Amino acid sequence: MESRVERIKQQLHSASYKLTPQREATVRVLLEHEEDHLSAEDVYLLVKEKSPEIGLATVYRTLELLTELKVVDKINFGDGVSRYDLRKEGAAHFHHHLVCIECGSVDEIQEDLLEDVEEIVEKQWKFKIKDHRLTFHGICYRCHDDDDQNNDDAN
Amino acid sequence: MESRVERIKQQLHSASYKLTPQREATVRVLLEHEEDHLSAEDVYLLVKEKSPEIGLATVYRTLELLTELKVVDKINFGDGVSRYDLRKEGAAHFHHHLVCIECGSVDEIQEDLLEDVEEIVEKQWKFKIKDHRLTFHGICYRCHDDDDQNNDDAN
DNA sequence: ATTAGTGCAAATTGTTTGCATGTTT
DNA sequence: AAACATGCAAACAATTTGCACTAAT
Repeated sequence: MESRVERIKQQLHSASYKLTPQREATVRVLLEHEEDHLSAEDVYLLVKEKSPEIGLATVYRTLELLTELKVVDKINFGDGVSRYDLRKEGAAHFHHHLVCIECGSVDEIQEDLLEDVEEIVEKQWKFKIKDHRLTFHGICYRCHDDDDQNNDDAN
Repeated sequence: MESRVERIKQQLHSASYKLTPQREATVRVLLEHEEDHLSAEDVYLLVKEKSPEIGLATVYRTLELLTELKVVDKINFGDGVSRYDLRKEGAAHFHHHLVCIECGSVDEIQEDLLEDVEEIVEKQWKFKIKDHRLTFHGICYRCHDDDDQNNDDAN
């Protein structure tokens, strides 16, 4: 974990930015919530717990910076807010998402399932792919089981 | 085209909504710009050309309604605005998009390239897929050709 | 008459910006 | 002191809402 911070620090430096205390606090929150899909506001509140002086604008600026450096990906699931998702280290491509329309959960698929599809797209549409976004909307395994077994809170 | 309007009218009726003149004007604009990815504001301005009395709020409400009825899909390419994309009639799944990071163009792929991927996701993640969003970011064939042949405006 | 739908303006929300202040070299 | 970074408040932009009015059954 420390090394993760260290490596992000390198990335910032090589783009001639500094890892200020505020930026570090923000990065740490992102690392501690790697599984989540936090909005800027979410990040702000979490950072504030440990570093109460931080301003929302700084969080926005930091997230923008990290997006630019491809440390995080800015995503949008259709509710009004942008969410920020830490890239797995060394991940060639952005992971996929499963959004449950029942419970709102968002799970991640790390495996790259698009290799074949991308080959087709590159060839047939002559499109040089740099990145992708793939999100499935549906019913997650948790809600699915609920449907079958117990209908406790069905209404 | 007329029949398209007619069928959307049916859909509205069966959900007990009416096809008011404002709604019809909005639907017609969407039909006339099927290839585009219009924002609410875009739609508003286009509708206004023919029906100057219409209000922006009505356009928003109509687009929301059409989204709910799955006549259109609300999409978001990461710039700050929602865009509205008419579903192809009878399309089982939402089409895919190619967003060019050079020229900003957005092309559509109507073919469903995800059948195999979806089978894997449904089986391995026990996730019942209802819909998907797939967008590739990269260089479109137009900008690609530019790179190879003439570097007129390369800087 | 009742209900659904509209237009306008005001309100709300997420995000960005200007600027005076603080920090680091 | 120069350059960069921060916090705050104000500005902004997209979208939503309240409400008086209209249209249609």
